[in-house]
Amino acid sequence: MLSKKTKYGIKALVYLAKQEDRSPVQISVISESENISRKFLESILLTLRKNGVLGSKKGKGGGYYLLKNPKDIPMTTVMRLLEGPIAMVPCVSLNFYEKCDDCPDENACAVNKIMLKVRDNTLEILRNTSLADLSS
Amino acid sequence: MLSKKTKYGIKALVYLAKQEDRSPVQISVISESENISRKFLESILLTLRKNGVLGSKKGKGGGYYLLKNPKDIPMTTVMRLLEGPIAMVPCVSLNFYEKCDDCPDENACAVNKIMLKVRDNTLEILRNTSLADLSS
DNA sequence: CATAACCCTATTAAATCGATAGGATTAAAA
DNA sequence: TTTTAATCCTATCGATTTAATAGGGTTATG
Repeated sequence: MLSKKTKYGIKALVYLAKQEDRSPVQISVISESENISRKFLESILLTLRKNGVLGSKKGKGGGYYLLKNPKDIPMTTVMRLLEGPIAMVPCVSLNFYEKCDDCPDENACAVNKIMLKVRDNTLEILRNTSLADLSS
Repeated sequence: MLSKKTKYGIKALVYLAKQEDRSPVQISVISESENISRKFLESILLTLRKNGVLGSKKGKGGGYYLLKNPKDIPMTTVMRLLEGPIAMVPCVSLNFYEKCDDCPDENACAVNKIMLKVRDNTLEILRNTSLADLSS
């Protein structure tokens, strides 16, 4: 299940991508438009900023804005930052790989087998979908 | 993230599918072979039995066994029983549909859009993968 | 210099997860 | 008929995660 953090993050990013210019948008403007708790959204935008997706401007007239062209922000990036691993099990994860302690042989593991297929496919979709694709 | 419940359930089902005959296999045999907590596995097999995937035999010489040919058990069935919805958001779920309270228009929602694509793809894979495919 | 905005940390309530406990019931075997 | 080996069932528990809230600190603009 997708966390609300990710869900809200995507909505906020799409909101920002839809702005013609890149002038800062206040948190409260986004939170009201998208029905998101203001404080919760604040923490989400903060992580997106700390990870190079958003820029921010402090003080009066401040807010958040995209640092790149929406078409250059693939959904893999967004998902990994907000949701974490794309794979459903760590043993098939590219960026968050971890061996299962219960499983003696990954290559013989049925869970690994099926989840690898699912991951490959999901990855392909997310990689080929940018923020721009979701904003049109 | 895939729950251990589902992970263990798949492993147990594959174990049963690999038996040549359909004679009952004890919980403890599976739990030891697959490194699964006995009691936890017990509850998992119970739900699989209650939902028509497994049969059981009580008393001495009892255990669990598959009710159908492994090739007739698609992974969609297994996933839905153990993990729940295949979709990452309820608003794109076929079997567990629910409207988002925050979202005024599903068709205009970016989260809906991307998650629908992911679901379609995942569904396709799980539908076309049977227990038999994982047991070979 | 007042104000409007982001920045940051800590806390909390609720839900979920993984596991465990402890017996009740049933059926085969002795 | 009694023992034994197995499933059946309900309840509980500790740990973790999630979503949200609180409360102030810091910074830049007008």
